[in-house]
Amino acid sequence: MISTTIENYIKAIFYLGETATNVTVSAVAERMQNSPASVSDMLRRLYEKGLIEDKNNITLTDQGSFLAKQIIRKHRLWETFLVKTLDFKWDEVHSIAEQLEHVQSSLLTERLERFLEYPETDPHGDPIPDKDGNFPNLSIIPLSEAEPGKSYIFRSVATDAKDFLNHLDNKGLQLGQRWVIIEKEEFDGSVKLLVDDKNEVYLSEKVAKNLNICSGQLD
Amino acid sequence: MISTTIENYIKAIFYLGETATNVTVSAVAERMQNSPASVSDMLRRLYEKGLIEDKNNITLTDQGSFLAKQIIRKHRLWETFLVKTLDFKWDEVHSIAEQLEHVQSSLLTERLERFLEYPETDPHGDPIPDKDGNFPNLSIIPLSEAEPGKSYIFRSVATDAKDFLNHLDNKGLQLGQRWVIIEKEEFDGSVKLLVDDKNEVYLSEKVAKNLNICSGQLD
DNA sequence: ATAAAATTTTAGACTAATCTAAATATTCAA
DNA sequence: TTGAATATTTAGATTAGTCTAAAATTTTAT
Ligand SMILES: [Mn+2]
Ligand SMILES: [Mn+2]
Ligand SMILES: [Mn+2]
Ligand SMILES: [Mn+2]
Repeated sequence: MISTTIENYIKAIFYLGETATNVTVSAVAERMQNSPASVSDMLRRLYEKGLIEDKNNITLTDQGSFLAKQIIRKHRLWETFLVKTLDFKWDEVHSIAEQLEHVQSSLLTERLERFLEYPETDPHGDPIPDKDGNFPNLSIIPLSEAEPGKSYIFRSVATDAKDFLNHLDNKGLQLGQRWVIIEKEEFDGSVKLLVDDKNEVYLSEKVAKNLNICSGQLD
Repeated sequence: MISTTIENYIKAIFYLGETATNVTVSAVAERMQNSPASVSDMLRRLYEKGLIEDKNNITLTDQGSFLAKQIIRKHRLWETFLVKTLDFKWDEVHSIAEQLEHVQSSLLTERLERFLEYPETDPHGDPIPDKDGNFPNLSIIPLSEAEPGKSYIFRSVATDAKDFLNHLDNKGLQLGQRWVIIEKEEFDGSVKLLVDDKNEVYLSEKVAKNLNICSGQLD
């Protein structure tokens, strides 16, 4: 009934809806790497299937939103499996999870979740929704909004693009580390950190915007 | 490049090639639950892609055969994972594995195989080929060819259809059991067994043809 | 307020995979 | 060996998903 293609569109619209104020045809086209013409055409089909509210206002219906969260749930559970159980590295799992997220069996998803002992986050620190679509609240902020002098825990990355994750690996940055903000440059947004009381690391604003931290203690 | 649809055709042709002398359009159509017209059309595409030798003689090329074995390998490894790791029952795994077998990542397949500790057979006793496509030799025969009075080990089932597996569950039959052939009726091919020196079980020829045994000792 | 720029939709075409109905080809049996 | 039955292929159509090019609409800037 719902194709893999449609699932990918719904997921794209969900992610865009989280950040952008209003989701546009061209933004979906950009994200899906398709032409705006194809997207326009697809939106008609999504509307006919009751997955988006309206053709002008690209917003997911409850049904569409639930579907998106199920796919994200599967994606993140599989990523966790790949890293925790099969010893993949965090930069290797995204494209495989893109395939596994479309496997349809709610029993499989629940058994996988149980096997992994109900993880709250995936290898990139992203929250894993439960089977009703509820996300755990992680109260994170982007590093770019951190206050100088304060101490934080590195919680998640905003994207799991391979080259970005490799860049973090090269800088020695890992989820769970304690980061003290040494200084923040106003004119370019760059940040200087002390990582685990040991190494100093400089980060550009571009990177800092994609790193999420929380002020709490380690788990 | 190679679609899920094509993978399913190649797998069907491989299985038919194992049993039937010559594979026919109508046999493929029957197995795929498609019309002969669709199959005829698809065979042209398979030939163009170098997956079958000829349009008249439906035989897989080396490339096609290797592809088939890779898909079967993945199917059986995933079935093993579902039963051994996620506690599924043997009659629940086939349809999920039908989806998982199309996930493309040879690294994933190898890591899964390693995690499962290089299993030789899947939950239905079917041999799992290695990454080069070589099957372990299990030297099995159908129960219908067993000799009365002799003792065998129940090694595998020839089909993993859910209703067939449920039938076996109801009779208390499980892989690895020792079966002594008490008698074999010539006129209808039915068989009477002593299972693990405890229970007597009667089986029709239809069932006996789909149960595979070997004469060796337990592993 | 209007023209230019950007965005979106429509029109028309293509591919993969399927179907039914009709035409062909092959096999089998009298 | 020849007509009937069976099997296969072709013809023509359909659906999902994509494209480019052109038309229409909306936004932005002068
Ligand atoms: Mn991912
Ligand atoms: Mn992730
Ligand atoms: Mn199976
Ligand atoms: Mn099996």
